[in-house]
Amino acid sequence: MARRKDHTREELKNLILEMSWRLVGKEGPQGLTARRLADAIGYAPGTIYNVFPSMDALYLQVNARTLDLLHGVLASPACHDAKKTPVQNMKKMAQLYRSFAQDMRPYWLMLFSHDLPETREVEPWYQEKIDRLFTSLEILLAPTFSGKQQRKMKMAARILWASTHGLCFLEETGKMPKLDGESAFESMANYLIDSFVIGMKTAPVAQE
Amino acid sequence: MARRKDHTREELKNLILEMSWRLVGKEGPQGLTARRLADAIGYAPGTIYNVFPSMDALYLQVNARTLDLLHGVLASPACHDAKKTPVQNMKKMAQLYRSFAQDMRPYWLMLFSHDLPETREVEPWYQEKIDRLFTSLEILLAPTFSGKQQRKMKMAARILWASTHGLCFLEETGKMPKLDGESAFESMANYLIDSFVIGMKTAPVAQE
DNA sequence: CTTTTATAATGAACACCGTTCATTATTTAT
DNA sequence: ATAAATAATGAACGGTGTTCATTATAAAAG
Repeated sequence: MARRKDHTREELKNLILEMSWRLVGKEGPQGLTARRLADAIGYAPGTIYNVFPSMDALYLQVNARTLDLLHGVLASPACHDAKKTPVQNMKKMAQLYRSFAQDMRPYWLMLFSHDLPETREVEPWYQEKIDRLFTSLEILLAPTFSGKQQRKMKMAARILWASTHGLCFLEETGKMPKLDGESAFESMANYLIDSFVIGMKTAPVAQE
Repeated sequence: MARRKDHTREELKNLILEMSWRLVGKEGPQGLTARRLADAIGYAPGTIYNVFPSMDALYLQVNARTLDLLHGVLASPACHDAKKTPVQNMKKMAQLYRSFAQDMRPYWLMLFSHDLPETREVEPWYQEKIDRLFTSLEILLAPTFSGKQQRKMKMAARILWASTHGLCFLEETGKMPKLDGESAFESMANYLIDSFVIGMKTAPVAQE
């Protein structure tokens, strides 16, 4: 059987990616295996390797899609409201990130599952998708810093991003001690942003 | 063959754990498999299951050991120097965390690899080991807050912890855009701590 | 000093996994 | 109608965690 042409190469690629997405959503990253995937699309396992070089490459494509969705959320007007203060927008952005993590849990967790080939270098196109996310935050911080403080602004953006992610990640994976009965992400994120923004202008930054 | 008594049950348990530790250190979490482990200690794979209920349980024990080591570092006098300011000690603690992450990379990464049975609840004894880490930071923050601000202090500790971890994690896993050529963890951690400490007293905190 | 009982250790077997590649079936070109 | 090209296959390889009837040994009983 060859060139069944049920699907063109491109169609097949999309089909595989779409089914991968569904499998991860339903059963988590563990649910995405070559055999299950082949079964679900009505092809043999080997066929997948005619389209993707490895399952890892496919995982990466799923992650890429997740990053695109996340970027869509963080670049949305919901947290770039000109009528609101930068701090308000930042708080909103933190909430959006947290909501994304909860709503898209298996996809979001997959972004940080690091059992992959270990130390492999991230490819530029993938790094670009990551960098975009930080840009969304830099846009909110830019007005607060002068032109000569670009480096400081970029550092602030990285710090706020990493901090928000840290809060979200530790909480979502049960690695944060409970404070009261409930999750306190929102109040902690708000406290973080308020505090950091107050201090970030007067605090010094080490020279490059 | 039974009751070879080469080792008592306890000895065998220690032997397995010790060898697991070495395997993870040498080849990462992937290197710790039932067969390799059995081979390394001179027993059959089935024997491991007479001592540990599953490989996951063993992974958890390795993580427990890592957490103990980390606690030893963060509770050390190096970052609890009475002659230094709380901020200085906090900065030192952040550096110690980062050094730990680098020096014990495979163990440290394993703490956050979340391919485990997914949503399994963390057992209390394990949660306790996590909570201890936060306590080390609370000790540094305590003098800065009044008795009535205990909740606020605990929130500040969780925020600073999560933020530092976030910085470290994103950087170590290549998910942080490069700022200059080099890693900027130290200067970012310092900037974070300086800024947050400046603002954390005046910034409001949502009521419970 | 047997003989029985209890049990520690085994390792083949099961159902999975990612991946390879010679083979096959089908389409396209001659 | 034949030949060349190629899409799809699926058995096979070497791995994984886990189970459990079997076996070999140590302890207890006779």
